[in-house]
Parts: sequence; structure tokens; C-alpha cells
Amino acid sequence: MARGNTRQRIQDVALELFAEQGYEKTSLREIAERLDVTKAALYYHFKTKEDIVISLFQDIVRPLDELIAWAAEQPRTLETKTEILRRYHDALTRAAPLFRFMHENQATVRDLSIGVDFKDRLVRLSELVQEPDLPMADRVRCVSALFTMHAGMFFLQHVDGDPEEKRKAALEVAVDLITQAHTGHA
Amino acid sequence: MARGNTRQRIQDVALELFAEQGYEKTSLREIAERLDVTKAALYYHFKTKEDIVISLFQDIVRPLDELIAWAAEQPRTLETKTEILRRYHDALTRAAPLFRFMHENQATVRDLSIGVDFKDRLVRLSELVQEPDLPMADRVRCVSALFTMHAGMFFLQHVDGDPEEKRKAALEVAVDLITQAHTGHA
Amino acid sequence: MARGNTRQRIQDVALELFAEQGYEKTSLREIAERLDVTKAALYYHFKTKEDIVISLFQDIVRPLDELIAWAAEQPRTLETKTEILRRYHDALTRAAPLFRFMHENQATVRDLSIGVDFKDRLVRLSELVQEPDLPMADRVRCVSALFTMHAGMFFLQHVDGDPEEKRKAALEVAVDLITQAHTGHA
Amino acid sequence: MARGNTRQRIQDVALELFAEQGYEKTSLREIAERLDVTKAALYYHFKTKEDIVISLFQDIVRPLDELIAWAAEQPRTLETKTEILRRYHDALTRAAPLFRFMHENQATVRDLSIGVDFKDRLVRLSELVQEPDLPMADRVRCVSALFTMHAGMFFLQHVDGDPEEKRKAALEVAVDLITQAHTGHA
DNA sequence: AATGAATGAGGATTCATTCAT
DNA sequence: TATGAATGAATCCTCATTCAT
Repeated sequence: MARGNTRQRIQDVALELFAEQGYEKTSLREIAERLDVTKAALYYHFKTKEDIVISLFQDIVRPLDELIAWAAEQPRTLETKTEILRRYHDALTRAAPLFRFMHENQATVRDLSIGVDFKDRLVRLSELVQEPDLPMADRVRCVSALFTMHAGMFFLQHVDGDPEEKRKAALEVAVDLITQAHTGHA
Repeated sequence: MARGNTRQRIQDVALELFAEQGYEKTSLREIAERLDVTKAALYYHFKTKEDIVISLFQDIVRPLDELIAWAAEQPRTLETKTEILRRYHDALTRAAPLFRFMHENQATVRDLSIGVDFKDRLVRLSELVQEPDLPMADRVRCVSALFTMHAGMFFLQHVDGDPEEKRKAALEVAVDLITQAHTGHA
Repeated sequence: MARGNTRQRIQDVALELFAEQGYEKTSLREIAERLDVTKAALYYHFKTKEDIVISLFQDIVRPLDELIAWAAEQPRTLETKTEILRRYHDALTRAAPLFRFMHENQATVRDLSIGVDFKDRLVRLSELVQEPDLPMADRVRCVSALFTMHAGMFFLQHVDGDPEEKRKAALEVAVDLITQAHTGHA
Repeated sequence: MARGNTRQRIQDVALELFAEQGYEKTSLREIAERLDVTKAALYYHFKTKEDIVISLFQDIVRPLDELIAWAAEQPRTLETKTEILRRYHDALTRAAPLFRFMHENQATVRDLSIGVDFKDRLVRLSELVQEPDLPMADRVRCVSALFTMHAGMFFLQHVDGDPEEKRKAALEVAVDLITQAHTGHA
């Protein structure tokens, strides 16, 4: 009946449920039931529950790695930094559910083996929009720029307004923040 | 053996473990073992596991409510807003582990009955540092100001530097953000 | 505050709850809460949970024993038998909740130490309304007479009609049954 | 190891234990141990403990429903009523342990979701052996007829005599009772 | 005459995982 | 490419009971 797309369908449903209810509160039974297969079927495609999450992370980590690699080769100009934010914003938008899952399940993700990897990348990324020897406040601005976009995606849900507009505004503020950090805002 | 402090001790250990490992991954058995009491003893003091968390939240919600009440009565000047941030920063610092728990277990907290309450308060607080009819970017700044302090407490752990200094810098940036929002930063 | 009547109050509440929900599904916590005392208070008055039931049974067993003793001394006439039924009917009416409890919790009562006693008394009573060497059908009639009154109290709840009238009718039928058994109904 | 008969085996053992010790005093651990499987295995076959009982009831409810349906279509003659009793007697005999369980665990069965259903059927059945507008005593006779057979199966255990003979006698008395009710026994 | 604090044993249930087919 | 059947370990929670005060 279902062809070779089962693996993909598992990932889709899993992500949906993980994002919605959290990792621990989503059981393999639940995933299987939604797909109308048995739990055992899941094990044909993934070695463990954690394996499913890991596979999901690939989708997020690869673009992130590419972004980091690209950024590392650019001159550290304001334009580059702006472009980094723009691209991160893009990744965020495209993989929104996954980021949401990450964001809301940090305690879980933290000891999920890939948790560390992800955090490292965020740190790395925040470094790439910083300047060495920046005053602390400006370093905070750079980190905050990243977080502002996260906030723009998740917390701003609870604030009224057009989602698209809110995301754009978040990007704008983020860019503003690194600009200030970059120029040593008088 | 142990006197009337058991309830408090449960809360302490619970908070510690919840913050460290997450809510779901902390079992009552674990809490009980650390305290060298039986699981049943926990149930003498708290009706359910959720009840323990709820009791913890009281410590956070009360100061927050006081802050909100106070803020609602002040004139909406920049000084007031700055003071709100300062006080929130204080609350954050004092109840750091609890905020950390909240921050890292959002998926869990969300459907923990008090989850909604807490989020509502954050929304309310972000409104109190905003101006009505602000352009979206400035509204994002206000929300971001709050989040920056969160980031200052949790994500910045992974950035080197003196914790005290980082927190102060976070507050500074937050104040800066609402200042920009307030003055309609030319 | 409460004086020497606590013991009695415990029995009252316990009987009420036992009859309503069954013995196992009624916890001492529940009883204590209803009385607004602690569980420990129950243990001041009764050694165990079973002890509470046992104490309740006294109220039923004593009248029954008196009835049996009285019956054993009477001539085995139809009048006597009728009077036995009448008196049993009385006991049943007076201690309705307790009989209801017994009736609906036989599995529990059975291994409750006094369970056997009670059953023995019923058997004894059924013998007292029989004649030795009666054909089996007539012996069934005698047992059935007893059960008819039980049915009259409990199952007939679910049949419409005035309770008083139903109970009287049950007694009437019961008397009829032993009359048939006594006279060897042609 | 064991093939497709596990579900059936669970039902068998469960019924045996439920009838012997009562529903609440029979734990799933006990059932599992008797079958030499784990508790979890029970949950593969039944969603809850209650589900096991429900499944058992199917065996009793179906024949009962058929009997009721059949009876509803017959003319309300004495022959029909007699046949109803006879068939009920059959059902009772065949599913004796189940009826015994029901009989002795009424308090439990009552709020077991199917409890109501079963009682409704008994009421319905008692109506089918009655005549409309019968005097109360005769209505009691009809109910008593049903109960006599129950008594014949359970209470009469404690009376000596051949079980087969006792059951037959119970049926005989029951028939007698509805005959009296039917003919308006002068 | 009663409470506050606790225990130990056990309850039903759920979970991720396995493996023969 | 899956399923049916099962396991072992853990979960939260409840209960009757105890005892020092």
C-alpha cells in the first residue's frame, strides 16, 4: 500500500507531535497510530526514538553548517553579518516547527546527544556576527539578535498582528542590534 | 526525625532536579531518594507531581503579579519602563533556577495548568513596557527586551565572561531597546 | 469540640459509604475527610478497617441471633414460620443499608472473617422455616422466601411503585412461599 | 511461544479469579503470574482492567439480548413465560461463574459502565414475564422467580443436595411463581 | 481524644524496545 | 516492508497502617 515514503511520513508526524506536545509526552504508540502502522514498523526505519529526532535535526543542522561555513569565508563586514541574520531568518522560517520543538524542549534536547551540537552551532553563529574584543553589552546585542528572531517566531504567536509582518519586524530589529554592535553605537 | 521543614526540602530538591534534568525526566522516586524519604512521603505534602511544580510557581508568580500591579499604576514614562525592566531583572536573578526550568521546559509547562497563567503575565508585562499603536518593530523591541534578559541568564552561560557582568549587560541592552521603542528612535 | 460520639459517627459515615460505593472502593481517607478528622483518629477508635465493618455487623448479627434463638424454641408451626419471616422482614427494613452492603459486597464480605458467620445464620434461618425431609422444591421455596425479601429491598428499587408497598408485597409473597412449602401444596 | 489463544486464556483466568476473590481483590499481577506472562502482556490484549470484565460480559449479554428479542416477539402466554425462565435458567447454568461474579460483586459491577446495561436487561426480562397492571404481589412473584434461580445457583451451594437437582428445583419453583402470577392465583 | 508525618507494599498503567514470522 | 506478541523497567499514585507527640 504505502510505498517507500514511510520513513518520510514518520518524520513528518513525529515532528508535528514533538512540536505540539513535547518529546517525552509523545509516545511511539501515538506516532504509529497516526500513521496507521504498528510500533514495530517504526523500528524498521529507525533504531530508536532518539534516532527519529536525530534524523529530524539533520534538516536543520545541514543548512546551519552551510551557513556557518559560508559566513566563515566572508569578510567580517556589516553586510556579511546582515546577510547571516537574513539567512538564519530564512532557515528559521522554513524549519519553523523544528525550531519550535528545539526551543520548547531545551531540557530534553540538551541531553539528546545532538543537543550539544546544536547549541555549539548557535554559539558559533553568534560569534560570527560579533567582533572580537567587543564590550560585553555589544556581545549581548549579537546574541540577542539571534534570540529576537526566535522570539519573533514563537513568543510573538501570543501577540496579535500578521505573522509575516511580525517575522519581518523581528529580522529588522535583529539587524538593528548587530548594526549597533558593529558600529559601536555612539 | 526531620521536623516541619520537609515540605520546603521537597521543593528545593524538586526545583534543583527539574531545572537540571527537566520535569518529565525527573521521577518522584529520584526526588524521594535524594531526600531519603519514601515516595509516599511526597504525597503527604503534595497531592500530585504537578502540585509540586505549582507550588514552586507561586514563588515566581507572586512577585510578578506585584510588579504588574505596581507598573499598572505608574505613569507610562520611560523611567517607569526602565524600572520595570530593572525589577524584572531582579526577579529573574533571584529565582534563576525556576526561570531556567520554565525556559527550558516550555513544552511541558505549557499544559501544566499554570503554564497559561505564566505566559499571560509575560504578555501583560511586555504590554506595560510598550506604547499603544507602536510600529511593529518597536513592539518587537519591547518583547525582545524581556527575552534579552532571559537570554542573558541562560544562553549566555555558554559564553565566557563574568556572570554578574553578563547579566548587567543584558539589562543594559534591554533598557536600550525599550528606550528606542519609547522615543521612536530616529 | 466533638464529644464521645465520634465512634458512632465513624460507623454512620462508614456504613453510608460502604453501602454506596462498596467496601474496597471506600478508603479510610474518604471516611476521615467526610468527618473532618484525620485518618489516625479512626485508628484511635478502631484497630483496622475490617474492625469497622465488624462493628457494623454487630448491629445485624445480634437481632438475627435473637431471632434464631427465639425461633428455635417455638413449635414448628406455620404461624411460627410466618412470624420468623415477619421479624426478619423487620430486621431487614431497620438495617436496610447494612443489608444492602452485605448483599452487594458478598465477594468481599465472604473473606471478612464475619462473612462466614453471617452466611451461617442465613442458612440456619432457612432451616428454621423448613421442615426436615421436605422435597427439594419446597426447600428451595423456603430459601427463596428469604431471598424474595432481599430482592424486595434491593432489586425492586429499580421497579416503580411505592417502596413501602413493595416491601409489604415481598413479605406477602415470602409468607406464601413458606405456606406452600409447609402444607405440601397440592 | 503461546499462539493466538492468549487473549482467551486471559479471559479464562480472569473470570476464575474474579469469581473467586472478587474484582478489586484480583490484581493484574496475579492474573499475569497465573498465565506466566508479564502484566504488560495483558495490556497488549486489553486496554484496561475494566476492559477485561467488559469482554467477559459480552458472553453473557449477547445470549440475554437474544432471549429478550425472542421473548418480545412471542405471545404473552404462560407457555412463553415458562420458556423464558427455562432459557434464562440455561444461560445461568452455562455461564455460572460469570453470573456468580456479577451476583457477588454488585457494588463493583454497578459502576463498571456495563453494570447499568446488565441491570436494565434483568429489569426488561422481569417485565416480559409479567402482565401489565398486575397487583404488586404478583409483580414481586415475577421478579422473585428470576431471583430464585440465582439463589438456586449461588446460595444453595451452602445447602446440601445434588447441585443438578437443586437447580432443577429452583427452575420448578420459578415456573410455579410466574404461573401463580399469570393465573391470578385464587 | 486526636494529629502530623511518615512508611511499605502494592495498585494500574505506559513506555521503548525486541524478535520471530 | 512490515506485524503480532511480548517483555522489563519504570511511571504516578493510593492504601492501610504506625507512632511519637
